[in-house]
Parts: sequence; C-alpha cells; structure tokens
Amino acid sequence: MGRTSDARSKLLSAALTLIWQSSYGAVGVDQICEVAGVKKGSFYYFFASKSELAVAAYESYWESKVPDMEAIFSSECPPLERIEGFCRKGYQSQREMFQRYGFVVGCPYANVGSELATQDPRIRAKTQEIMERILAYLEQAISDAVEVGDVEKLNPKEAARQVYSVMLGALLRAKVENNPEVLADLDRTVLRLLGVRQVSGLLTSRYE
Amino acid sequence: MGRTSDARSKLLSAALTLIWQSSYGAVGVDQICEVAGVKKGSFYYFFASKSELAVAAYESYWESKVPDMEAIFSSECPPLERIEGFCRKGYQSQREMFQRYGFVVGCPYANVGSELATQDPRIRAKTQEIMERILAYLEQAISDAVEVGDVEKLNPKEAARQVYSVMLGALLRAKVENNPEVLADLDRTVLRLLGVRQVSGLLTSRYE
DNA sequence: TGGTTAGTTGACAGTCTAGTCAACAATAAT
DNA sequence: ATTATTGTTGACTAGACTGTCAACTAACCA
Repeated sequence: MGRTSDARSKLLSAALTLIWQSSYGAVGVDQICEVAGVKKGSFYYFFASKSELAVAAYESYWESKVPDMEAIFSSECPPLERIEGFCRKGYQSQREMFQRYGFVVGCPYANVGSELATQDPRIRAKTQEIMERILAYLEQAISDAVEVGDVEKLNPKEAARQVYSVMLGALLRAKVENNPEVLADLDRTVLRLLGVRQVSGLLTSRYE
Repeated sequence: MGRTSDARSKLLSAALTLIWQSSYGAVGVDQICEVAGVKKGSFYYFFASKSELAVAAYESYWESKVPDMEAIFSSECPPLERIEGFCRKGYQSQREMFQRYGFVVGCPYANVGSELATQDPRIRAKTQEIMERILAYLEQAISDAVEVGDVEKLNPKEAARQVYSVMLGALLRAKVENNPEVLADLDRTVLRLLGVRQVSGLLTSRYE
C-alpha cells in the first residue's frame, strides 16, 4: 500500500559515485540530491543524516559486488589465481575509472575509512566490516593455497592481512600519483609476499 | 624592518595537528585560527587560502622530521635495520598518538593525499613529492642491503615501492580498525617482502 | 470509491563556510 | 624621532551547509 519509489536507490548510487570521485566532506546533500534527481525532503524521508546515507551506500555497493567477488574467489579457481585475479581486477577497474574521470579514484572503502575513521564511528565500523569480508576471501584463498601446496606453510589470517595491506597501499599510491600503472605489478608483489619465489608460467600465461 | 611574528608557524602547526586528527574537509579556517591563537585577518595575511596553508604545513612538517629520518636512515646503520627502525618508529608513534587522542591517526601525508588527490592538484603534488622523498630513503637502504648481501639481488626502486605500499596499507588498516597493534609486525612483513626468509637473531634481538 | 499509507515538495531555519578589507598598531632601520 | 614596513584586528560579504516541516499527491487495498 502507498506509492513506491526508486529514490532511495538513486540516492545510494549518486552518493557513492560522488563521494568516491571527491570525498565525503566535499560532497553536499544538495549535490547528491541533484545528481539523484531527488528533492531534499525525500532525502530525509529515507535517511536520517548524510552519515547514515553513506553507511547504507557502502553496504549497498558491497552487496552489488558480491557476485563479482564470488566469481573471482570461486573455489573452482586455483587459489593463487583467485588472488591474482583480484589484483588484476583492481588494476583494471582503476584504469577504467581513470580513463572515464581523469583520476585514479582508489578504493571507495579505504577512501572513506581514511577520511572519517577518527570522526564518524559508524562509517569507521562499516568500513572495517567490509574490509573484514574482503579479508575472509583472501584468507580462504591463502588457506587453500597452503593446502594445495602452492605456497609454504604460513598463517592464513596473518598472510591475508599482509596481502591486503599491500593492495590498499598500492591503491593509495596510485591515487596520490594519479597513475593507475602503479598497480600494474601488484599481482607479482602479492605473490612474492606469499613466498611464490618464481612466478610460474601458468600464472603468467595470461599476461599479454 | 617592521614588526615580527610567530603567527605563521603557529598556524602551520595548528593546521597540521587538526587536519591530522580529523580531516582537511572537517577543519575550518576559524578553528585553525582559534587553536593557533591568531585572528582570521592574520591568516590571510600569511596564506592566500586554506589549501595553500595545508601545502605549507605538510612541507614544514616534513622539514621538521628530516633529522629523525637522517638518524633512522643513517649510513652508519646496517641497511635492513634502517628499514626495521622506520617500521618500528611508525608503530611507536601511532601507539603514542592513540594513547593521547584515543585514535589511530595514520600517516598525515597519506590521509590528506587520499582525501584530496582528486580535488586539489597542489596538495596531491605535495603529497606525492614527500612520498618520493621517503621512497628515496627506502631505495637507498635497499640498494645498500643488496650490495652488502643482506638480501638477494632485486631492483631497489621497485622493492622500495613495494615496501612503502605495505607500510601505507598497514597504517590505513590500523586507522580503520582504530588499533595500533595492526602495526606490531610490520617490520617482519616488510623483511619478508624483501626476501629475508628467516628473520635473523641480530634483527630480532631488540624485540622484547 | 474511499481510506490508509508511502512518498514528494519547496520554502525555511540556523549555522558554518572561505575569504575580504580598510583602519590600526608595532617595530626595525634610517 | 621619523618613516617605511610588517603584522593585527574584527566586522563584513555572500554563499554553502545540514536538517526541518507542514502541506500535498499518488498509489495500493479493501
């Protein structure tokens, strides 16, 4: 009963895009409403505050990316190739956004986490939550790689955190240099960190 | 001739502290002036804009830290211990600031670079510039480590960037988790990345 | 068809924003 | 002591900010 609306989802995606391209602080509610084609009154009908919208936007964005993650981290795929695939996906998507917007925009979660961790507890917690979901995928892949014997015995939890750190750091450097090519050899760096001394032909076969 | 003033330097340090603890966007000129004990008119006597103040603040902060960097990366010190020392310094200072402010504040350059890389070209460039100075120290240490034979032969430029990525990523994760202990094993991670398979007794001797 | 619910609207409040400016005050050099 | 210069001040603009609200409208259900 009552009328229906897509204003909520339009606000979510407008917010994500705008904040990703600039920053949380630099984007106003008016601007989000304008891009979404929604009036401010409706904004506050759906969301109690800008901060709450942001939390919902990141959760919603994550959910939209779950299928991609499931594909990349499919147990069908050899463990190290999952991680390699994740690195290359990051590289590729930054390159695409660079072409489209003229900027390396970095990781949406990392951006907002870095900006607001000390200011907005809910956004900090949501960022941490999503990062832990990503870590779980990495952990599983590493644990599988150990089992299969692709890498030496190591603590998957620890190793996943190390790997994720390199990824986040490389994304940050790419953003600061505004150069997506910083990410070109991310996969090799990560494999090196995992103790894969010589990158095997199988893994490199897809480097064109 | 004319009167002298320390307002400029007070503004620089107030700006750095405030922005570091929250973010560029969340800190206002009025707030900076209040903490610095300087009226806004004076602010705009010394700086053309908030953005210009930020650039000057980061340059000034770097300059104040050069002696520390020179000590840590002294050529007197064994190459790998320089890198280890840098990691441990990062860990320690984040722990101190966590105790003082209740928050892991992260790397000041990375924070502002992440927030403003797509918005403020000058701040982006300054961040990149300072990061390159840090990379130069790492590069030298790695190059020395290769020469001394502490690590296998590798490209120092590439390796320095990899090492720095881990550091930035770990700092970011510590901030998002608001937990400085994320950085506790950063030195071991970095040495691992450099191919130091078994962390030697000499290097671990100072772990209590 | 009528009632209930869900969603829309635009004007509004109050506060904060970066930045300006002309008049004023202190000091260093002559 | 005068003067040129350097720095201080606080009131001011003009716009942006988040958030509010009461009146209005559309659609679903019975």
